[in-house]
Amino acid sequence: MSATIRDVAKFCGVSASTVSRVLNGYTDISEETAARVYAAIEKLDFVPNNTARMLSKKNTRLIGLTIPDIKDPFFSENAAGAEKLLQENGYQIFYGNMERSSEKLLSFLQQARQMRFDGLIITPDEWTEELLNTLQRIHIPVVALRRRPPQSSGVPFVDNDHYRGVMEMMTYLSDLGHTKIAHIVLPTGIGEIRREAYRDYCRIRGIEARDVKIDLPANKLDQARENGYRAMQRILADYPDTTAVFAATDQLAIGAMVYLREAGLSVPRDMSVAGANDMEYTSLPWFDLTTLSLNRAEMGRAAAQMLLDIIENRQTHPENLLLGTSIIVRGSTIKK
Amino acid sequence: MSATIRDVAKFCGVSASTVSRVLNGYTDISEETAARVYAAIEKLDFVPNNTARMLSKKNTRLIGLTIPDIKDPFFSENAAGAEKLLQENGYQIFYGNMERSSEKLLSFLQQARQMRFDGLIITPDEWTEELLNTLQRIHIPVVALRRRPPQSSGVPFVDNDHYRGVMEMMTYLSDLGHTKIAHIVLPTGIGEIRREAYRDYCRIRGIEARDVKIDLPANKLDQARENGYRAMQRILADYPDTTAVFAATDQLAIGAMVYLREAGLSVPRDMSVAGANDMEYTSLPWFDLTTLSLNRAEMGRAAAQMLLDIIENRQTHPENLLLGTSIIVRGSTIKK
DNA sequence: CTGAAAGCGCTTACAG
DNA sequence: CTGAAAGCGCTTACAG
Repeated sequence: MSATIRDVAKFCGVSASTVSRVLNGYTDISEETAARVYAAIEKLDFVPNNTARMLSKKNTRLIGLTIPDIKDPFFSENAAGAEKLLQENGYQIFYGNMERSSEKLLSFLQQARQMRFDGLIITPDEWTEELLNTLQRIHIPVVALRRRPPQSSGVPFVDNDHYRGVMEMMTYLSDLGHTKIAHIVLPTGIGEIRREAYRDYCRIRGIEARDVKIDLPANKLDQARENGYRAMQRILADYPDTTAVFAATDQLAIGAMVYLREAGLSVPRDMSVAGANDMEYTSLPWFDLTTLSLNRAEMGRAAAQMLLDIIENRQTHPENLLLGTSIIVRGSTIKK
Repeated sequence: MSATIRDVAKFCGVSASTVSRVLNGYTDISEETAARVYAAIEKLDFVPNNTARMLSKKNTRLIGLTIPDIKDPFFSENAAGAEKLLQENGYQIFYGNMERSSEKLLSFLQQARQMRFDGLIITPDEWTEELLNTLQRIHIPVVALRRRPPQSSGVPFVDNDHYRGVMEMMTYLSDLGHTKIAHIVLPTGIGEIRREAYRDYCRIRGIEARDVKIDLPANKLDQARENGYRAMQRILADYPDTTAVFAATDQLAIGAMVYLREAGLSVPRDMSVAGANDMEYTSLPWFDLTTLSLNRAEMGRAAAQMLLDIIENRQTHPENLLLGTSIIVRGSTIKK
């Protein structure tokens, strides 16, 4: 029902090959012919069928990008950064909403194979054997974003340098004069990296490590609130002389603040509080939260760049990338 | 490089047609043949090429869904609702991130045409002539979500019944004893509907309409905060005896609360405040905001259902749908 | 229950 | 500068 390349060809008395050539921007075409073809395209309202093109060319210019949880604005900003760079290079992003399910990821990879995506940016919560095998089998260039694959997998990644970021945050708190600094642990892989940095810092500086981990998910606000709340409660019980708390995410920090509020303690007067990830609303005056910021868009962009380098054969095995972080100082932390 | 249907056919000594039939779940196939084919598929690690399938079948089972702003969790929840229903019916969603740009929408529609999407769920901020024309031309079934197209366009939509929702919120505030209720206007199409309902309510009840509109965008928190802040300021200046404020979104309500806080006024003691949209963080104890809730996932689901009805020819011109809202009562509003 | 053939709408060597 | 032909990897009447 819709016009094809042959219709256009017939309409202006050239061959389909010629129409295809002007469509693809070949330069060795007489201006006159090109003009006739463009006119016909206009007249017939011809739009090339991309499914046909994808089949005959051997690429689709489609990149799959997984989003762990579409409702979480954190990942979305990440995605937006990747999308921008990819579109500038003529690729389309195909989003896969994982809803934090590993099955969904596997079926997304299957789909990627069926649709012959040119590349993949993935953010798996866990690197299972099954996942690694599937990745092998589908023969699609892949880059990991914000999740670190096992060394042996050969999958390159882009992540923040969480270790160094935590060191910087701890140094900042130390420099304010705090020596009794507690840490609320995020129960994920990234959380472990952060906890390790925290403990290393404490050891090096000879101060007591007081990290508390509550095994409740911390990705949704209400759960994170509960998690941070209970962690703060335990910190006050176990280490009553604590003067500063570094929570591994802003969400956890907010949960901690809820507890402090109920306990009648004031932030920052009675307790300095810092978080991480720079969630938008934590800049509101009620929180005014000091936080470790991760530059989300930049990460997405970097992952996309790395993937393009592989796809377009500029690199086969790019170096992993650890992006820097920065501390946003606000009012929730003050001198001891 | 990757196995094709012919490879599979050759491998087990049948024709490509037969392999295709078992792939597509035809039942008139001998069990023995089917078993051989499945075995071969396994052996050769064959995955059907979807671009080829899309070309020969006349559909793609791809649905385009636009997201006005990927960083806004509001829309994302909408999308998640639609995605669920669509996937259950064997369709894949192709997301388009519009970043609130009408050009991006136009180019997404162009892409939809090229990729031969089977259907489209769109959320345009404005219904321009150009948009309507493009929609006509691409010949793809379309449903509007949370935006109301002009009657004449023939595009069906799913939206909330904002008018009725506002009436209910105003009734709720009235029933608390408030008669001096101000309204902070959202500067968008939806905002106009809400303002109209507000004014109608005031007229019917014979109370003074005190709606304030600041022409600053209100979709991002920092802008909305500024908008609500200034609106609240003006309300106190122009109508100092106001006892309750209904802001057209939670973001605006938060902005208003920032001003009240600075002005030394306490919520809800000195001023009752209500919002709309039920943003996650407004349930925190610092805000504890009463709000008009919109049931986001349900809207997405309903739009997807409507689209499927059209695509699968159960309906050609479905009725527009106005979904109900509900009021979530929290601590920010009290008896006068 | 199965196969041969034509077709979906493009692209791309190959020739001229 | 342009055309005829083959091919991309499937699906689907048509026949038997």
